[in-house]
Amino acid sequence: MDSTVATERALDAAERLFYQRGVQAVGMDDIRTASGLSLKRLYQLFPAKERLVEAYLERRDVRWRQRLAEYVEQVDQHGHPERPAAAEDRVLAVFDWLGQWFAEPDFNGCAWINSYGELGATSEPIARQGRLHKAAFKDYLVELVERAGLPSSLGDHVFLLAEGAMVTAAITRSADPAAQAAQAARLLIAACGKG
Amino acid sequence: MDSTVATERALDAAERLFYQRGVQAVGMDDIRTASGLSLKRLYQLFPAKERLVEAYLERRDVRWRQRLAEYVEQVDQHGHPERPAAAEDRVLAVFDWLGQWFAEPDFNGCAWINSYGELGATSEPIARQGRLHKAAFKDYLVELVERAGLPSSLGDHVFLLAEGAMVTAAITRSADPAAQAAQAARLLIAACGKG
DNA sequence: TATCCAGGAGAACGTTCGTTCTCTAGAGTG
DNA sequence: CACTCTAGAGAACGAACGTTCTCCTGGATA
Repeated sequence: MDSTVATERALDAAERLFYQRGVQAVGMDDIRTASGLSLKRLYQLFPAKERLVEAYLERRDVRWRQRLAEYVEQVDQHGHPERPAAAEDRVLAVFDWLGQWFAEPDFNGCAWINSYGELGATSEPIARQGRLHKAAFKDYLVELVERAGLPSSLGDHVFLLAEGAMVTAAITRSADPAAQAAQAARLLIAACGKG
Repeated sequence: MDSTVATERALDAAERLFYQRGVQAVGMDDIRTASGLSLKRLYQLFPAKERLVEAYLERRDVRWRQRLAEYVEQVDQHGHPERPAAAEDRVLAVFDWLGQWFAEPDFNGCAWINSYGELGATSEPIARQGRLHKAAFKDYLVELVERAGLPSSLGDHVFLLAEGAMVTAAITRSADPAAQAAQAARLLIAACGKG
């Protein structure tokens, strides 16, 4: 089997299991069973479990932010062509997307927040993945906000709302926080216009 | 040694170690060393590690919310007696308190969010502690908001900002999110007045 | 003083788990 | 066909850890 497809299968299994059960609750044997790869192959591709966790978070980061960006860009087309205020709608679309994500049956919170809570104090590489992902997500939000002609401090606020919504959706097992955060964001955007 | 003081020592050690390093990174042997209690005594008081974790979260919940409430109530005295709008200041005081907490040298994020990320998928009792704590914290915020004559939906928003600030302060190792969340809360409060 | 027993120190047990090793089969190559 | 190399299956190893057990000390009691 090709090395790249083996890597993909390993990461598929890792993502499914790590995200669902947590990193420490999943053994390399579980990864082997779920991926269909031998332990030998797994350790060829990832010399230690920690590397596999890192790679899982890294690939998920790319995909997660890509899916979000794709959804947000759809707003430009689907949206309201008669109204030119779509730049603000792009910011709000982030919360729509979060709400859909929270409602997925296998939603289990934010992978990076969870991993950070589990291993951030122990593993610097994993803590780093969390920092990188959150920084990238925040940069993206700030970009959306600034493109709408709104002050970049609003980017900080929207980011905090999104993070709070993720954590709360996970702990309460509800998608409501996305709508609540969206409402708060709407108020903050409106306040910018009036301020 | 009295049983109640032994319990307290066990919980002191548990809180220090679990909060700092994470639950799974701390063994019962570490708790024994840090507490000075024998394993026999520890298992008399807490028949399993999970019970100790539960008790740690439970005691921390009481103390955490008590300290917050005490700080918030100080605002009434210290605050601005000439201005009757102190009810809103109580809401904002929450973020001052969070900022001080974030700046503590041993701050390591929210104990319940961390524990939930680590064990929420595995241990229902621990997931429950997270839900209970967050519900109590949110109820408290809603109470503050309503006592200020503000709409209870603002309580949801303030809660999400606080949660987002906690997570972000932990991952970025910075106290800034508290001030950012406070600013957002101020804007939201002002928007209520103007709306 | 003899007896009893709670409690301490820490060894021991059984399991889990990350990682490595062994053995074997099969595919490619002269 | 012989030879070699890769890779799979899974046993094995060593460490960590939750939990229990053993042994012993020291104080309380009759």
